[in-house]
Amino acid sequence: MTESRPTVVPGQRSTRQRAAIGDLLDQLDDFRSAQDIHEELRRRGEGIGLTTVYRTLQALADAGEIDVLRTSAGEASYRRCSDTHHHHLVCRVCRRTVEVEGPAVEHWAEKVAVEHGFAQIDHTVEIIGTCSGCRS
Amino acid sequence: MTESRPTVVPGQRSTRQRAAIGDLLDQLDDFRSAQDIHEELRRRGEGIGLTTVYRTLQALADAGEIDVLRTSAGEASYRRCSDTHHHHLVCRVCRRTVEVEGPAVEHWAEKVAVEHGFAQIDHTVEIIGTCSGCRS
DNA sequence: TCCCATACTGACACCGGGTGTCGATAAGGT
DNA sequence: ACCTTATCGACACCCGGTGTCAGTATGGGA
Ligand SMILES: [Mn+2]
Ligand SMILES: [Mn+2]
Ligand SMILES: [Zn+2]
Ligand SMILES: [Zn+2]
Repeated sequence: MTESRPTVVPGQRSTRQRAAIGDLLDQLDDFRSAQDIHEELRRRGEGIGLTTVYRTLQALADAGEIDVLRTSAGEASYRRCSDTHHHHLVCRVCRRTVEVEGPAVEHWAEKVAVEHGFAQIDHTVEIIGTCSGCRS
Repeated sequence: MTESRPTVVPGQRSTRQRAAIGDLLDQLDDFRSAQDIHEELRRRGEGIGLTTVYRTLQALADAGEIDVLRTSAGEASYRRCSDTHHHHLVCRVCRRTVEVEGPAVEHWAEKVAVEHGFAQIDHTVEIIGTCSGCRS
């Protein structure tokens, strides 16, 4: 179902821009918007267009290589995560992110949906709070 | 914590436009965007501006009178729900919505967050699938 | 019933995240 | 090297939503 990280799709070319985005995502640990990432790359001297960043992040998300989260303002943010199914615990102040698992939740969602006659069930679960460091 | 439905806030005036939106929300049973609601009101002959619909829905949401859901496209959609804490099971085709409860999920979210040192914990849980009627 | 301060309305300009276009560029197979 | 074509990125554009502000209407008081 899930494919390993360095997937090489035929017809896909490896460019300097994509490498730069991939490298940056490896270094970051929290969710960042396309503009954040573009800004950071420019700061580091990478010549790259905002459109390219938008498109590349979206492609990575479509390929399942990175996770997408919508901020309350509706802005998309991205993060390189582990391959296994999980959810996120995010600090509303510093955006520190922890991957969490919850088999009980998975089962509950499935059960509730089936009981109501639903199929092809999907779900979103996100926990937001203020981390210990941000409460000083 | 939660206040009952017909809250009268001092300084708040009851207008024809707000009444129309409130009435429509009572009749609808699924999540609708501001533009959906505006369109439906115009179809019914209500003279009302789109800006007013946007603002009123947002105010109702802020007051906790209606629930907000963000579509995958980032668009906000609204629905009048029950007063108790619940989550939603939504059909991705017809948008049919079922309110569901899950005490186990509430506890799990709280526990996981506390274990990682988080406070002021909030969470979002939504289940999406295809309802029986939409599988014919 | 009339008055009036002011909450509300809504047309319009504007904002900002994101997408379509398309000529220029550069992978990478041969 | 050469050539096909995926990719880039400046730019125009889309669209949901917000700020502005002159005009309107509510509702508490006289
Ligand atoms: Mn899950
Ligand atoms: Mn809950
Ligand atoms: Zn924090
Ligand atoms: Zn359905």
